[in-house]
Amino acid sequence: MVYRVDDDSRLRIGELSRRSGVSPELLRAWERRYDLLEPTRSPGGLRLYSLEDLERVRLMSRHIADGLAAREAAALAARAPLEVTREAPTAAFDAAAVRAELARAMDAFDEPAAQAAIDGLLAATTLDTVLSEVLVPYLRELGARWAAGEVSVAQEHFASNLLRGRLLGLARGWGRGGGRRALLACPSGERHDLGLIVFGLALRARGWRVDFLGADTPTDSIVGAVESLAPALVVVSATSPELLAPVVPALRRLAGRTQVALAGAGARELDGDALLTLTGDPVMEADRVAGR
Amino acid sequence: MVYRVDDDSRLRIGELSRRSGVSPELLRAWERRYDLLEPTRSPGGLRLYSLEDLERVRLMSRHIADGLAAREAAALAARAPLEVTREAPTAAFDAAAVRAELARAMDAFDEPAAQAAIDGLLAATTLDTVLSEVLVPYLRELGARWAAGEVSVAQEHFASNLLRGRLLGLARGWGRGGGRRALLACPSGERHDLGLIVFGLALRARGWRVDFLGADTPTDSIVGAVESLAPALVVVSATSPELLAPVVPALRRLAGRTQVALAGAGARELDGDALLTLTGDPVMEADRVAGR
Amino acid sequence: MVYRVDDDSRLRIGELSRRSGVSPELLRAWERRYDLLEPTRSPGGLRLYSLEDLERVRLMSRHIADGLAAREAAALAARAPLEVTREAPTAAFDAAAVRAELARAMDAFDEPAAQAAIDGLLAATTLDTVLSEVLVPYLRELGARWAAGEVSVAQEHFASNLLRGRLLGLARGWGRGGGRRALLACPSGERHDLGLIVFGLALRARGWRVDFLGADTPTDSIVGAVESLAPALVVVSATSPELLAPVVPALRRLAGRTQVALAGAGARELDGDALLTLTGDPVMEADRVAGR
DNA sequence: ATAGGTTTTGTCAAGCTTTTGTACAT
DNA sequence: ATGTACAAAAGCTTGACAAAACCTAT
Repeated sequence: MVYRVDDDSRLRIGELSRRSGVSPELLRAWERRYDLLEPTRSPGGLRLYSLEDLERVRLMSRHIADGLAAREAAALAARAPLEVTREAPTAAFDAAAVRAELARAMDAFDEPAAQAAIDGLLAATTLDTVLSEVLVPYLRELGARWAAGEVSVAQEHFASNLLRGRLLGLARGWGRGGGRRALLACPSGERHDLGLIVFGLALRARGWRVDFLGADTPTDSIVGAVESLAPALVVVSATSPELLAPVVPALRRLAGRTQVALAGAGARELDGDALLTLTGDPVMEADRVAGR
Repeated sequence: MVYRVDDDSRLRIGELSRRSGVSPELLRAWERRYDLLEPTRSPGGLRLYSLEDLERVRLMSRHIADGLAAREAAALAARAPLEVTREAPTAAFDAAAVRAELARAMDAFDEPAAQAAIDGLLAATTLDTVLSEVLVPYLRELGARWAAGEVSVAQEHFASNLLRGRLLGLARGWGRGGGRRALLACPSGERHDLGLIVFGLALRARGWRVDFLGADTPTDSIVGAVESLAPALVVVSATSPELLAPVVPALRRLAGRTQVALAGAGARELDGDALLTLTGDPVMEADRVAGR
Repeated sequence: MVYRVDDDSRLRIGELSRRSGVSPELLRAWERRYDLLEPTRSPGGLRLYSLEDLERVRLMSRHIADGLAAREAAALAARAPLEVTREAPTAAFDAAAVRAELARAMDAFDEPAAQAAIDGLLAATTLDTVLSEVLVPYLRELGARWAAGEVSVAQEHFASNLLRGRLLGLARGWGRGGGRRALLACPSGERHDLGLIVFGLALRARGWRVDFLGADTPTDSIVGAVESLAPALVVVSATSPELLAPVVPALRRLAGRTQVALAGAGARELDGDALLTLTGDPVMEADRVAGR
């Protein structure tokens, strides 16, 4: 993960040399001959370099490695626009930082950066953590910012679609295998299926088999699928009670044969005598359900 | 090798020669005789070429290779409209192409490129496909090239470790859930565990739960683990029959309590009355085993 | 967990020295030369420091450890905004407790629990801390328990493979970047590569670029890789001197061209005139090496 | 292709200054 | 506690040098 850096640090030539792998003598020679750097000076006359200078030196070294002569490499490096970045020292795993980077990339429609952030996440930690510590909070935040008008519809769409693609990528094959079977769907009119996908992934990680009908599924289709697939669990998710209410009677009738749950923000107010209600963090809810 | 193109790099004649494969003397002769290039000069008089010049030289070489006389080739190359080539955008998903790119990156110790290739793969297709269409063939090929001396041990190690990291990353969480349990190990002396990991991943994708002991596990330990974990399936994998043979008696004794399989190239000749033999593509074998 | 700091506590210079690890003389020198701190005075003239001062000193020390000169470190530390309420550095996680939980999970072949423990760790603290406070001690302990027969080979294998997967996951991208290049390998016959991976991660966090050949690499291959990659540092690690000895002559020949180090328990007894010896905690050793 | 001269570039040395941790005297 | 001293480490400038890479002309 790459963070922007407060370019306050002033390095002396030895440190610049250590970080860049270029000897102090050579650094001075490059300055003298090509004006590659213009370090400020300490009161006593020692050179003080910025982190940008470090990047410049690295760039020059790379050009030399590419076969350019020193002078040409310097000319190129001197006028290149540099973005000072640094590997996070806390590279461990800082959920807030990653979330921020994800938000930045998404807002800027920077798809590669967003994908890279997710790639890095998946490499560094478990799927559960990615989902519950980063993606779910990010989605929540995105919703809030959208409601507050801080995010355009285009940005929201961009982010949703990118994440949907990624999550469905992770989901590939979740309908396979011998575990208990869960059927997931959003009712007619509901198009927010990301939370449901996250829930499905968490369930999958717990050994379940997932059948996903996705957004905007008519009641009849849900019932039909239950009949033909005979899942151990049916989850219907929506963001508002109005969308959920029309489905409830039919679900109640199913509840004899199989476990049925309502999920999402819309499930909050609907009581479930026979129906389970899952309104918390999708991963935690998956844990709860899987543990039964 | 991919070179940066963004720029007005000025190449000296040596570098132009390296990149074009045309000797410096000849380059100068072409300039003198046909005015093929008009390099700028450094303050000291050295020729400085642009990337466009490089393209021009390449074009001329191609024309010569096509049988044209030098003068005609030069005339053609001199007035041809040139586009400075950039890196080709990556194609959607061409298993062979990705495999080739993976091989290139690995051979060059280019970790980021190899990781990116795998990232792209995972985003583009299913894990099963990644494993059986790309990684397994790549590993097979790597082994063959290693045997033929085309790949150094260092390259083979580099590639193995990188892949092991990726595969174990994908494996995170495979020990969780309520599915049937498989215990995977290589016998003493066997250090090739990548095929076994691939098999485990395929099994996991089919809902199984995996306990992985990895390379070089003594017979006693396998038996002990079987006793404490009571798996539904035990798989022992090795590349040669000699390594597998000493374990067979103990495995036969286990075969009453649980399904036991021999896997890998070493399993070929050992028939198993009581023991299953898995010698094919790990993913297909996982399919077979999971289907029982 | 956030604690409010009662900024009433007044530390005398001795106590500040103990808590910060900086000698009283040096603290006074920093005050005089860089105005780093402005302690209040007791009636008798003794300096009285606040907890904020302590943080400032620690920050300065960290900058110095990062390679900055004292004056620049002081400038940075002096104007850094220090939060009055700050994260409790130690209360957030209890290294010993996590280590115990990790050991429990590993012994029980409980993969999800072990993964969760590591996830928690990574979220709670820096990679350096995770490595040096938990994983390295855990590995040491595991080795000791294995030697004492308290842990089966199966358990040891299970734990190693799980950790290897996590560490290599964190290692993703360590071959990228413009930093100085380090080549890491174990000699023929050596299969313990975890310590070396930890070292590589620590080096990476310090801006280096890592090429990893891993366990069981023949001498020729190491030499060949050095020639083609031209690293600034070569590290060869083994658990016993017998495994390391055969490689030493070849390494000595490399030592003219590049820095060469022996690492691991096996390096202890081998003297290195031309060779560096790294036998301590991998993270500390990385610190040392990176600082050269 | 070779010969003979020039440019470029990394490295080194000598002699002097600045910086900084530690020590000592008051 | 203060103030001064000191020595090691790290830098500075100037100048020089030699290997590598290029040049022109034959």
